[in-house]
Amino acid sequence: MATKRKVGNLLALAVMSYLSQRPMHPYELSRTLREHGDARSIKLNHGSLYMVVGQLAKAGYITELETSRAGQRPERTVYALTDAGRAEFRDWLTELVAEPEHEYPHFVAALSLIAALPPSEAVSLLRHRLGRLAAERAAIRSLIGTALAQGVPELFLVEEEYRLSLLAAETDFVEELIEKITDPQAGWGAMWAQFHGESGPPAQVET
Amino acid sequence: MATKRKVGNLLALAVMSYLSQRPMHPYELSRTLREHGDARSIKLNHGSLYMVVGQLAKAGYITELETSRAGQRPERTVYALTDAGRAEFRDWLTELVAEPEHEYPHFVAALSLIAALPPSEAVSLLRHRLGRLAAERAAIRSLIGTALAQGVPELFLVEEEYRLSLLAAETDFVEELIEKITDPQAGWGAMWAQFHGESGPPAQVET
DNA sequence: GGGGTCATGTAATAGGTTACATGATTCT
DNA sequence: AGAATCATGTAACCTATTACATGACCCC
Repeated sequence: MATKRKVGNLLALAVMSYLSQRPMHPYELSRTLREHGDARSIKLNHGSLYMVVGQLAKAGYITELETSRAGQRPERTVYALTDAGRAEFRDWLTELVAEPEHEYPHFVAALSLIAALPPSEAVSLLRHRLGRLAAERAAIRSLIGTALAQGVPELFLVEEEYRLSLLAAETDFVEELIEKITDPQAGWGAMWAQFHGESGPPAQVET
Repeated sequence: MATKRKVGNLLALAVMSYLSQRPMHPYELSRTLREHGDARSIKLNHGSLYMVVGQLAKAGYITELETSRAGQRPERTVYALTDAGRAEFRDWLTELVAEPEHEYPHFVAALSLIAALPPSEAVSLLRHRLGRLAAERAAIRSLIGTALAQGVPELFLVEEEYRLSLLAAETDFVEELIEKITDPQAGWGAMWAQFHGESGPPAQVET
């Protein structure tokens, strides 16, 4: 399990990645992550970043390089990646690419409990979801399009393309699920509706 | 954002779902969640369950029904869902089904940083991943098969079918990604390898 | 009858998020 | 000049995970 790592937050991976190119101070990391769009892939919030930097320093993966001050701004502590950090970075990234992990997406949880809703309502919620999925896909396509137009190599957009693939698959799945529920012949509506005392949703099913 | 909920942990949703059928005490919830297989969809660990139950009680979504003791075992506190809890449950589940949320799967993070690995290594890791994905798909198919054989209605397996869909999409995506990297004509190998001082011109990035 | 594992829960610790603070720069 | 935003970080508060406790039952 990934919990064996001294620092488990994925933000730490991004930090090490950036520091492997040049030393930076935390705020610069934060800004760069946001600008570079990595914050879409790795949850970033201001407080966590300082926490993670502290953890990395304590673990010996990064080291305080210098503490400069420009004008009267607060001190900026610049950090650099150590050799141990470089090793940890490679090892971790390697594992993340090679080994799928069991995760808990929200929609999986929702599906596991969806039988608690009356089937007709479930169907209308799923239809609503289809609309949202389409919007999200359009947004990502446009994001990719403008990035490509600005000359960003596709290599740096693979994570967005991956998201697109997942969204497409989810869309198909939801459409099929709606079918399965509402099919007048073999649909689950009848059996399902009985849990909830709904009258007859599909063709005609009661008692 | 879902963080506006008084209790944000998805485990709480499962707890409310079970309590909507009959009152239970925490340990019974824990056991039922594991047996029923919901622990594959919603992260469960012992300590968190008691925490969540406490939070739900404080929020007024569940209430302490009785405190019985059988034999000399520790006291078991039985909880029941309140009306507020029933409302919260429906509202939350409704939202989860209807509205996709932005999430941060590990593989997205990995992809966003994959350019930090030399391309030949990335390819071999991705191939390794393909094997793991196949194994996971087989495991889920078998899980579904035995459940169906035992008479579980497909309705209660949709979350596993959803996982299967996602894994299939991911498999396709990874295969295409390998293609894009290794294609001798238009592949990314050349440009990518330059970041890393890898020698391989595009024509032979093969492992 | 001693060693596991089930049943049941509490407490200690670590992790993460939100809120707070404060000088500098820029906008109107 | 006052308002907003940037830049930079600390501290307080919640949440979540791990570790600890302890009596009962079950196996051999």
